[in-house]
Amino acid sequence: MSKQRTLILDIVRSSCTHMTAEEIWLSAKEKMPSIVMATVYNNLNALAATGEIARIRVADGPDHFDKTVPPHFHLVCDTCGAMTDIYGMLDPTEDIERLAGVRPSFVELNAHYICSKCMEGV
Amino acid sequence: MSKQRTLILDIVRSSCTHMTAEEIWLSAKEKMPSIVMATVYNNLNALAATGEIARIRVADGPDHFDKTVPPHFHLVCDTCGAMTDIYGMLDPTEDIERLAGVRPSFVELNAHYICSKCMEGV
DNA sequence: ATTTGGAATTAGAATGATTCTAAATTTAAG
DNA sequence: CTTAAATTTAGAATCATTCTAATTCCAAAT
Repeated sequence: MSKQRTLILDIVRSSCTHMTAEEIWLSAKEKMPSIVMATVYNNLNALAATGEIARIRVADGPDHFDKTVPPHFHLVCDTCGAMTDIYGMLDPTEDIERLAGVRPSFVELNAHYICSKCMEGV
Repeated sequence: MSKQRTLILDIVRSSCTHMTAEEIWLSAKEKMPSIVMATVYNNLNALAATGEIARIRVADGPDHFDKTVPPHFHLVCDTCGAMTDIYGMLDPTEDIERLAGVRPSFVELNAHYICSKCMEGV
């Protein structure tokens, strides 16, 4: 495991937010100024492929990366793009399997809103 | 309402699939060869803003446009990108409002899978 | 019928997120 | 230590979409 991959995994693991590749890159550059965006993407892809981290795709915005792997759902602010977890939602996979006759490999569920920070700051 | 907008609305309305902007453009060019991609986007945006058509955003793929406006959810093939409707799903908006304490402006729910066509055609 | 102002269209450049390519460097194995 | 395989780097390329600026269209008012 390269120094770069270790650093990137560490950044995702120690973050309490859902960071974008760019945020991860900016953070990585503090420790390793020569690191390049493509390396961040390579490693995020590799880590997501092995299940060490989770990729959260949002329509109309960059992917976010999360240390919490078990599937859960998100609130996305349409103004600043910030994501927060929704706890306690039932997994709709079963419902979908029953209604549509196919078992999805994963379910993307993002609830869009404007967060209180953006609401105030008009 | 311009000829272009009329044509684009007509294409979306008469399609039985969920077309992408590019598919709509290709179809529009058959009737109006000079039409340009930006015009398609302008008009799709305008029609979606007034609610005459619905925009379906999918993470990691182009937007699709749909004549059916009331919110419903989709199955997305991760190989070819084709979308189909899921009928009968309960709207999770209320659940989310209760669990997260905010009312989302809309909920994006896409169930990802590999469609039978792509499954066979290996 | 002509002028005029605003809306829509066009062409193409620009953007943002991500992937790709090819060359150089690092890491791990033998 | 040598070599092969994996990873990194730099930067070009890609895709979906938006933006800009110039032009054209259309409808209402002369």
